[in-house]
Amino acid sequence: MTNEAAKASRKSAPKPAHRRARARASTDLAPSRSKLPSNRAERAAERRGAIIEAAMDEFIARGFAATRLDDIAKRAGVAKGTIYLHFKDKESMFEELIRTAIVPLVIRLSSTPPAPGASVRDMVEAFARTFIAEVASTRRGDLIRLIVAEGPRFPAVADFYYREVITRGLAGMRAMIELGIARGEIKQKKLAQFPQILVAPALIAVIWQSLFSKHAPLDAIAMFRVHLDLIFGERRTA
Amino acid sequence: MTNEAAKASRKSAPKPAHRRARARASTDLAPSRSKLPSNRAERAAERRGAIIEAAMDEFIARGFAATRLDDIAKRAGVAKGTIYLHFKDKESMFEELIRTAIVPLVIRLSSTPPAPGASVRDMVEAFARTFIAEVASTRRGDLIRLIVAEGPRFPAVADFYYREVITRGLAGMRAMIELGIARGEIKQKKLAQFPQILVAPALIAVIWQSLFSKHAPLDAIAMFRVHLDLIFGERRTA
Amino acid sequence: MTNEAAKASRKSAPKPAHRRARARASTDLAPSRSKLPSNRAERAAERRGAIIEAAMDEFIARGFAATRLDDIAKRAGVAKGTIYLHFKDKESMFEELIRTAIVPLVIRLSSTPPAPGASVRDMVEAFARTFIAEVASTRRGDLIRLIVAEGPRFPAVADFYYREVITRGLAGMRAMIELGIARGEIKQKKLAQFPQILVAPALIAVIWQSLFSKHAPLDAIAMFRVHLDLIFGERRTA
Amino acid sequence: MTNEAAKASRKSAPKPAHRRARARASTDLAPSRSKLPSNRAERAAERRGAIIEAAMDEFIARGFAATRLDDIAKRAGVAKGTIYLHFKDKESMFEELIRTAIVPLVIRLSSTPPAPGASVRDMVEAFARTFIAEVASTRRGDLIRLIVAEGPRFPAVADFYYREVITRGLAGMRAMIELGIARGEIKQKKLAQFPQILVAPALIAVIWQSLFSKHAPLDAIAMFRVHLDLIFGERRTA
DNA sequence: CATGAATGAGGTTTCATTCAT
DNA sequence: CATGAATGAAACCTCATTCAT
Repeated sequence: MTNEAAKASRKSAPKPAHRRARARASTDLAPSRSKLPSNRAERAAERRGAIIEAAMDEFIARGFAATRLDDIAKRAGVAKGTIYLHFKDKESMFEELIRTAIVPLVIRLSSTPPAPGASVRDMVEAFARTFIAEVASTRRGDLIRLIVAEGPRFPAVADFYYREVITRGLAGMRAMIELGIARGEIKQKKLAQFPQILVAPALIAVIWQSLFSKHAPLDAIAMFRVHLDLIFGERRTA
Repeated sequence: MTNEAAKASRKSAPKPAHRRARARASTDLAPSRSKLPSNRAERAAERRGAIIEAAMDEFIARGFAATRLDDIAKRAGVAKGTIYLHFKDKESMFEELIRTAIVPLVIRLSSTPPAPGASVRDMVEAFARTFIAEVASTRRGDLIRLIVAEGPRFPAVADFYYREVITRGLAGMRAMIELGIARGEIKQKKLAQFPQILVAPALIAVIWQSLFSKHAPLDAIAMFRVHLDLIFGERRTA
Repeated sequence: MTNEAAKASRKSAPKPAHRRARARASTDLAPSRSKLPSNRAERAAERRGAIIEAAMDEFIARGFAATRLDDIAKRAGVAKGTIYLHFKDKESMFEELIRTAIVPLVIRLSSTPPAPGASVRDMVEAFARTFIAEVASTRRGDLIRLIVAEGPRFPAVADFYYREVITRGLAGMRAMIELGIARGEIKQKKLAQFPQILVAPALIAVIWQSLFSKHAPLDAIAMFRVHLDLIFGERRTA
Repeated sequence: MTNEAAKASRKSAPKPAHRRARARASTDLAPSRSKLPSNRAERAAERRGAIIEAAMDEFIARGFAATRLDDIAKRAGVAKGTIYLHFKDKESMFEELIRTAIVPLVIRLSSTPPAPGASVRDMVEAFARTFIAEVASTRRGDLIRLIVAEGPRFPAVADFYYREVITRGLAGMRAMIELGIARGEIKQKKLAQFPQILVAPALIAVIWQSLFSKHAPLDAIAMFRVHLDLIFGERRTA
């Protein structure tokens, strides 16, 4: 008997997209003639997007090695050969994919509005809220688990992730911590040496979500607040 | 073209064992007859052990799907068919394997000597030291990453891990925290609701080790101490 | 050591077909577009046919279990994987195959021209002649032996054969016998209860052909005539 | 999906015999010492018998290629290696087996008591009764089907069967027919040229039993009587 | 550009046969 | 003699990749 669960989910997986909504109606004024090439490029980009979307789902669901290009193609609503018009092979598709997906994630997270008169704690908490809402409980969280899972086998992915996410993220956290220390909100000065501690519960939440949410739910935000209490001192009024 | 990295490491992988005989000095007086079954069983157990050992290495290095039974066999120094004398198929080998490996890990960690007159902080720190030394910086850490990676595809594994490690571990942590609160060492009473926070940096260390140790080393113990300072208050004398 | 005989014949087996193209003169006026699907479908049907043909030969020569898909592929002039584009697996290939092959056999036999003023004996004899010429001494006879051989292991095949061949055939024979009785050509009224008796020598001939033709030839038609003499009475003029 | 029926029956197949009843209590007067070697030979013969018995069952149930020595060993209650003490390999086991099983079958059938004042018809009918009772409705019938199935792949088996069964059987039938002709019981003189006709319905019965008994039962004896009526003329009193 | 039929290397699993115990 | 663990050659089947249409 083979993995029943895997088998079961394999069947239910491909939900072909079949050319999703030719979308926004090209508002440019160019004559209809010139629209053709435009449409071409547009369509190509759309297809590429559909492939990436589909591939993400499949890779998250099965991991790199167990994912079949056939399923990606079906789910994306394209032919198998079409994938090779956009990507060199399965491996570089995976790597490009991660890059493509990470960037908006980083943008999304690093663009938390600074909030003028806020305390550092509020800023960190706002950030955590965003992270938990937008990452931990969505497919983006699985993406992080995917990177943890496949990273060692894809140095390029690990490198990229380290460069784009880890260093930036830790730098941002460190800045926050130092600001907190400067403002007197944070007592523990050594925390600046290990900004990882600040985000540790967030990672825990991501992993818990993927693996154990069906065994026991985890209120990630409540957990994070307790964590912040440790760092900033208990809140006077809760 | 397949995974270049995988290909490269694949070659260096199989280090045949061929640790035959061991022929123990058989000084006992038992009749020669009784030696046969003993040796048989012993050899069988040895082989099974070698297979498990080899499989663990391969699965950690490549993940479930990308691991070849051929390589496991080579590394264990047995023929491919021999694997099937000990395990039903690749999948159940993987699951049994995780079980087999988790148990001693749990035992190792849960048997930290209670240390009579120690403070809770000392106890937690001792535990963390053990964990970091025995898990985070060894192959056992990769095992945890493997479970995180494959868990969603192997519900049996996730279930087992949740039951044997997570619930037990969290219960233990919660007990510690409550003791700390009772003794006045820990101020934050809500921490008992989220024992995950206590171990979060340890998990961070495990993952960092697997993915980013070559990008930047992480002094897990120092990090953990800072974390403990947050929980127990900064140490008077460091 | 494996079956020597099988080994010997195994080598001579694969006679690749490579009957590509056929390139039909395409004199039609249809737009070039419509040719594509037509050619595609045609080619696919051709390939499927070649596989079935090859598989039939191999299965007849070695039986189900001992037949290798590799040999079928070689003989059909296709790659191993191509077989799986047409059939789910070896087993369903076998079953489909039997179905595919039985139908024309039934059609061939059931389409014996009624012959207006003929006696029942003449009709039966004509039928027997057809059967012996078109089945007993051709590969179709081996097909029947194959069904006898594998039937118990493939209930679906036995069911199909019973439904499509046995019941129809016996019904036809019974109708003949009853006509013979009505016309006074056949005396033995109980024969209608066992139409099997009518065809028994034909089956004997099929089996003899497969197994003992090299030990001693069997004049199936002469045998059948003697059998008919038993049923209809000896012929006045021979 | 693989052959469900085959899978199902595979599990239920091996019913270990485990040294069936050391049987008859060696009535010889020799001292207990000499019994040992005697027992040895006896035991060896017993084991060989058990293996043959088990092998027959398995080969009949699955055919040569699909039968596993493992199952034969289990069913016979011996170790796999033991089979190789009695037979060179799977193939020669199969051939020896057929020989071993055919001989008693021939003896059983050729030893029908001559019945002093009986008519030829009575003799033939008695023979048919025996055949149908002892062969067609027992495992021996399946043995014949097995020979039909595997014969082309085992020339040695086909040769042996032709020599030991077919020629003898046909010779016997021919003698009967000639006696019937001489006594005026049989009109059709040409029947002596094709004694196969005499036994054809018996073979039909054997095959029907194996393949279609579950679709529709066949009263082999009644059928045979109708067949005899064709040959000897309808019976005056039924 | 897009397709999807075709390929064939490679992976898992089975099983006849051997041989140390 | 008997055992059954071990072997490793095949067998079935999958799936990344190519390429004619």
